[in-house]
Amino acid sequence: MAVQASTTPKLVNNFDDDDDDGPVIFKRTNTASRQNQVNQEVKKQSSSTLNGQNSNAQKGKTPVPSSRASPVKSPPVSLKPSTSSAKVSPVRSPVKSPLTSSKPLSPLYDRLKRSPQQNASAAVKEEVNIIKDSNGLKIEDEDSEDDKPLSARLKGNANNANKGLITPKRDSSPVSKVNVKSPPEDSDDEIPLSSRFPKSYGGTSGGKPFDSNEKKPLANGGLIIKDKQQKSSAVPVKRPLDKASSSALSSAKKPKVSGTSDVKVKQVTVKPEQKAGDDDHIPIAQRIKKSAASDNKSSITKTTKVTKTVSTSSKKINKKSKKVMKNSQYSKSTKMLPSSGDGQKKWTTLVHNGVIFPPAYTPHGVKMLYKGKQVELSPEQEEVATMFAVMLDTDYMQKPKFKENFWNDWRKLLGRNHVIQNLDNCDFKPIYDWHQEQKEKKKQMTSEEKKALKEDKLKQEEKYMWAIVDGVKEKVGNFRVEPPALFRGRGEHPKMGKLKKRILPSDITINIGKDAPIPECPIPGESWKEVKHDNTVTWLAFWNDPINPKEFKYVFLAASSSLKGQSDKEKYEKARKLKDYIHSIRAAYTKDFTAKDITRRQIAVATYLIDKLALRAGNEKDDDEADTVGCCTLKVGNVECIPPNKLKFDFLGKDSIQYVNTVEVELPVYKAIGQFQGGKKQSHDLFDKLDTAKLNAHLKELMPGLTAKVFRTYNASITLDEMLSRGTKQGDAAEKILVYQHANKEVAIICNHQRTVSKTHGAQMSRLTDKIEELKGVLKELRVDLDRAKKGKPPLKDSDGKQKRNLTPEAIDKKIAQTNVKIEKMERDMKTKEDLKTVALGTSKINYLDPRITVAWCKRHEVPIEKIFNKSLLAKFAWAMDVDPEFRF
DNA sequence: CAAAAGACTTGCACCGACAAAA
DNA sequence: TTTTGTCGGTGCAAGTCTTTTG
Repeated sequence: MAVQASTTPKLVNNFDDDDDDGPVIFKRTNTASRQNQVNQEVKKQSSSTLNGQNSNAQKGKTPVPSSRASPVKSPPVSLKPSTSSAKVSPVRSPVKSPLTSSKPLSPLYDRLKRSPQQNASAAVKEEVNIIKDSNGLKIEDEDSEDDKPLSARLKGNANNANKGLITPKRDSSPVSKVNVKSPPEDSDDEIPLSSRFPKSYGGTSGGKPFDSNEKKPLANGGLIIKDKQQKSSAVPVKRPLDKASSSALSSAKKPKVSGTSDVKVKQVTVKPEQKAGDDDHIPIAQRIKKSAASDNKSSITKTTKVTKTVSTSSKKINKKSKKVMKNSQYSKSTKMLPSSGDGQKKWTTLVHNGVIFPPAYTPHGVKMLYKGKQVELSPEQEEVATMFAVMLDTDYMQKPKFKENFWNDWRKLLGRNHVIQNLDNCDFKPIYDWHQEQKEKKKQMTSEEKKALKEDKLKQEEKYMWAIVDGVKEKVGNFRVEPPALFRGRGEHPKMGKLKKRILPSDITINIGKDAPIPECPIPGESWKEVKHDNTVTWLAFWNDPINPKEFKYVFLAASSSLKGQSDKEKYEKARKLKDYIHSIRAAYTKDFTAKDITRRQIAVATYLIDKLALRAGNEKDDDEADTVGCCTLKVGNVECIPPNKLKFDFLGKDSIQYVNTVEVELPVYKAIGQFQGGKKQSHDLFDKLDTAKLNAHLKELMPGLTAKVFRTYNASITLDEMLSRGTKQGDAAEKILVYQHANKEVAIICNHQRTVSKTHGAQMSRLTDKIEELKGVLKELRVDLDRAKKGKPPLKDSDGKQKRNLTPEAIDKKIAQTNVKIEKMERDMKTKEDLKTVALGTSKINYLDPRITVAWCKRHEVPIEKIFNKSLLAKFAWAMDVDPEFRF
């Protein structure tokens, strides 16, 4: 529950404005981008795109509403408006900032189309909680958090500004336009990177999109549908996060100092005033943009909050009860409770059933060929041969490294004297064909058979799916041990193709509560490697990665668990805290762009890049890993200086995803990069005096608990918050959802979240093009008919030679208008589809956007949260559902 | 202090179920 | 009905960052 919801909806009003901005643009062009990926064969497809029209509603499930509102609330309260209004700020212009670059032009962008899909879904889990036990001490509420921050946050104001971060993107276009402006200022710091966004929406709205299909009159009727349902169902009970932690958060160990201090500090220093005047000082960076700021809302708005709480308490019930368990724990727990500080204790009681292993290999007996002749293989040899055969239609087959690694490992199983002496003379086709057949058979099964199979599997796995943590039943994440396979590294991984051997119970270490029964080993005659009772960690089990024996594979609770939810919340709280420090941090690094000490200068420039471009920290990597880089590991050759002050980045980042982006930077940065490159080879480290440890150590001096990745979270969330508050206009839910999607897209672009273009993308596009052409033909015909009708002549025959109905010029006019609208909409849809073909929206939604921003926005604008968050996201973000509608990041 | 260990988050592809379109 | 396209969920690789070791 939590949800409760009620939130009052308020009216919207807001903003209106926006506008402006013009130019900005983001776009990515990527094209080339990912190179490396392997793709696989053809089978899959996927594509995606946004829009789905129809959205939701359908889907089978019923939606649950979650938070949102209950009917009751509805009346908009006026309060809010104030807020909104404030923000709006008229001014703004896009901003760009000096730094920012902007991206190229591509104005095209289009607005996204309609709604997303997401559907309703709803119910989140239900699960249950049941469980018993005591111990729990848990505190309830989660809300706590809000507390503090609020005050703080609000004040801020949001605002404006933007700094411009640059949008990354890849673009090809080198230049970008930037507009620099420098302006006025205010500060803005907080602004997100992109802040700017094109107005597209505006347009859209007006235009209106919708229609497309059927029309549903406004999507939800103007009134939101409230969701009918109860929301409650949704979230289970879970234990509340401990508040303690939240507040404390972060800093693990050393509590004291930092902790406290932080808080205070921030308040003092930062925020408030800064905004106002300070800006100036602000580094250049910030300066930029926007102007104005505006917003404010704060005070007023705030008041509202209250309400929500409720839910939790009720839910809670729980605990106590049940059975088994150990009493002992109780005691313990109790003690701990107080803990707040407990530092690292993650749980008091932990019960689970261990992990489930993949079935033993069953030989199929299909003979592969060697030099055209059938070869006899032992089951072990056949198993590995099959792993390879199954991948015959993937791009890995084009990689010599993959084959070489496979051959080396397989040969060990074959033995030196085996008939098979080399891979080139092997023909795995028979096994491949057999496998395809199996797949086909499976596909052909009737739905009853499939269902039975599924139920069977569920029955076998059920016991492993849940764990009881401090008396609360929680879902386990990955309780299935990874089956043996050939390692599929991404990019040019040196170990691709190696055999990932089967994991046995004797490879697994179990972590469980002291008083909980030790899970029985599922494989007779074997036993766990070790059983630990470490409550300072959250893993339930782990084994060493067969490819990299020094690394581990852990079994954790699912994302919907409170343990994960709690740390997720702490992550966002830390990012929000950065908001209070960002101003001075930017001022500090700007000042250091010209520091005499080279290490200091490198730290400044690296921090700048991490902040502006949302680059990852970039830890050092071993030679036996794919050659990818992050900020600290950028090579001289990854950055090209383009006079007078642009930098072109081109490197392979995480997962070997290419990052290409040309941005305009401040002159001191441009010069510093040139210096760092001086006298080095292309393959040398750009930041030779730096590594992530040094960088993070420095960041921690600026703000307790600050590390490089916090900037990504911060910039992503602040961008969403800003774009939503500036871009949401009055209108129906579908239009608002477009605004959300547009913001989501900008964040994905900033973070460089990509996906491969679906195999059928080209076909889909040409199909759309054909349709548009067809409509254009209709249009032409209508125009002719219109002309004739005006002259009193009957329409021409249609393509089939049949006489068309005689219509009045007015009727034809109307038809023409309708057709035009249809064409425009299709063109918009197409553009959106093209635009998003390489953009992955999910990653940022799952990992970077504070869900409270989304939930609060949904409450404020009466958009059902289910339209934005699917069932698993609702479960994962249960902790954020009762946020105050006025919450601002 | 640097390297190794260890713990946890992030990220893309695949896959299957379910719809929508043909 | 068949095909095409979405979408949620899973799988597991690949990062980040912290803690421990030597």
